[in-house]
Amino acid sequence: MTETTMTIREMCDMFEVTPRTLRFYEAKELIFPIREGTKRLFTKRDRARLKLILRGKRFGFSLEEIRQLLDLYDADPTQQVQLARTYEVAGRHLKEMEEQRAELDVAIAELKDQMQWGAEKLAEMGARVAAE
Amino acid sequence: MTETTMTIREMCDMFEVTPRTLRFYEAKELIFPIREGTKRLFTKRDRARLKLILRGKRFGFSLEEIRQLLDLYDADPTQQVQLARTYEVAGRHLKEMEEQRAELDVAIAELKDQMQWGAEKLAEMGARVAAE
DNA sequence: CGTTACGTTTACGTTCACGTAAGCCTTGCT
DNA sequence: AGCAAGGCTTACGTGAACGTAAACGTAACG
Repeated sequence: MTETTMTIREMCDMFEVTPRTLRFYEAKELIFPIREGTKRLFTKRDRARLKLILRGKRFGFSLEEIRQLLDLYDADPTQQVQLARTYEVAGRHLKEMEEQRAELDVAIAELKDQMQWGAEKLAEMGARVAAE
Repeated sequence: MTETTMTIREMCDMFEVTPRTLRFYEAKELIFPIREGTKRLFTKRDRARLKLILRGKRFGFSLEEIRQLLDLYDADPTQQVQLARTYEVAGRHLKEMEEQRAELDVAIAELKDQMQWGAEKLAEMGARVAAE
């Protein structure tokens, strides 16, 4: 298996974060880079997790909430009890995200409405709007 | 017109926030309660804005970003230049929100996938999952 | 062999979004 | 008149999520 690891700088460039951020996430046990001597090497798993972390942040989740979600994506499938708990947590998160989606739809519709109204006002005043 | 104003406590009960939060939002010029003597009275406009503020927060926007968005919802329709600028800002926000929705759809799909996988693992182990 | 580039730890600083406590005013009972 | 409830200002405190500076290690390059 191509254990294609990356240095901290490569990670930073790829995800547009600072080294501090990656070290901070490691300290918070969100990612687990391996050590070559003293230096960190980030694995494919770390990249997958980081992607989910950044996504979660955009949705307004805290790092602690994200940590719980992350556990779902590589839960030990042999630990029945732990898996069941994780499954339940995931269910709550799913519900939350679906609610957020519904709310987002409303917000988008309202914003479009507002913009439509604005466009009309501007038209009345004889302005040209890039109406694409 | 029924200028149906509310006290700070009524607002807090209605929106599940603390007085501190409302005063803080006023200081940040997100809402503009009128004063009866020294006390704040919150208008319908304040309620509409607060609703949008809380929604924005759930989407991960900062209060400063939200403030810009809010201006859109009661822009002065006689100020053409200002309206045009606001319209443009709104366009960017709309794009951002649509991107967020797309991302959210992906996240939801992935999470469902993960849960499906988890459910199967649990089934293999002979556990019963509330499959509602 | 010096120095430049890249990485590390440790630790204090900062911004955002409020929480919390102290002290003061009015308003409405009783 | 007394006083409790509710609101106000001022100001310091707090947790999350990093930023930033200092001091050090080491690996490669000219």
